[in-house]
Amino acid sequence: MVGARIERVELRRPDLRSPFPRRFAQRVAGATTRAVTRRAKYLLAQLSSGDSLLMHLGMSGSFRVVVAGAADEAGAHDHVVFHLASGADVVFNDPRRFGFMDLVSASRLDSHPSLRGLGPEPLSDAFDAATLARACAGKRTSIKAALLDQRVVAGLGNIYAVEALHRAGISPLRRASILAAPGGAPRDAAGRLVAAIKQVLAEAIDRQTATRPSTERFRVYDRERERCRRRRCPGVIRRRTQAGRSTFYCPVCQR
DNA sequence: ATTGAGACCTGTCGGC
DNA sequence: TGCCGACAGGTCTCAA
Repeated sequence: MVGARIERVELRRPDLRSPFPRRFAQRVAGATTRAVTRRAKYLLAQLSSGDSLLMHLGMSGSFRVVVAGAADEAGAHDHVVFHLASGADVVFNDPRRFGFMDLVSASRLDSHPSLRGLGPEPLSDAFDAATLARACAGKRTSIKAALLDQRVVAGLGNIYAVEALHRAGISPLRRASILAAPGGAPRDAAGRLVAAIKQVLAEAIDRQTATRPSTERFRVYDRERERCRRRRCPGVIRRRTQAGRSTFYCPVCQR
């Protein structure tokens, strides 16, 4: 989309997770996309009009690019179509409609409700052990719940939170505040957790470009009652609910 | 203020 | 074979 002019926007329904903003299609039409970036799980398309298109894929959202007028253009759950001047159509599809789009003027981006208060990007240098420890200080909730809190670190979802905790050898049931306790066990938990988060995310991103079978993707997620994949660990993966989401962990090697 | 539970939505899956 | 309920995810809203 970068450099492309958006000639027309087709809204095939009035809302996703929430209604589209007023005159959404009209405000986007005619603009050229200057850049496409990301913040947390949000996509941002900077438009020549001065507005930014703020988008979230929710659970099931996806974009695909098709030749204008192609036979498969209007499928089920195709909710938004960006018709580009180049002759390509960019189609947003989202069966569960947990996705979201908004239009925000550049000056108000930082204060937008969805972006304001977001924690550091996990893959940036700004996300380090000290930062994580500080964010967890005094929290009485579990480490797992803290990792899902986008104010602590932006962009971790349930699966990668669970995977990162396993790699770091930290039980998801522990209180978040132990990460802040200098002498608190386990030793340097914050440092190990930060490293594990970066590793898990980097590998996940790599895997998308390296097309390979989706087997053995996860070490704990969705593996209840299966053997722990850590070397020589005799543990069996358990499942329980935390903050309304499924947590998977090894009771032997995660402490 | 912090925390947790419930709602939203629909494709998929297990059980009957 | 077909139906039905449970479940998954991310984020927001509401209540404790």
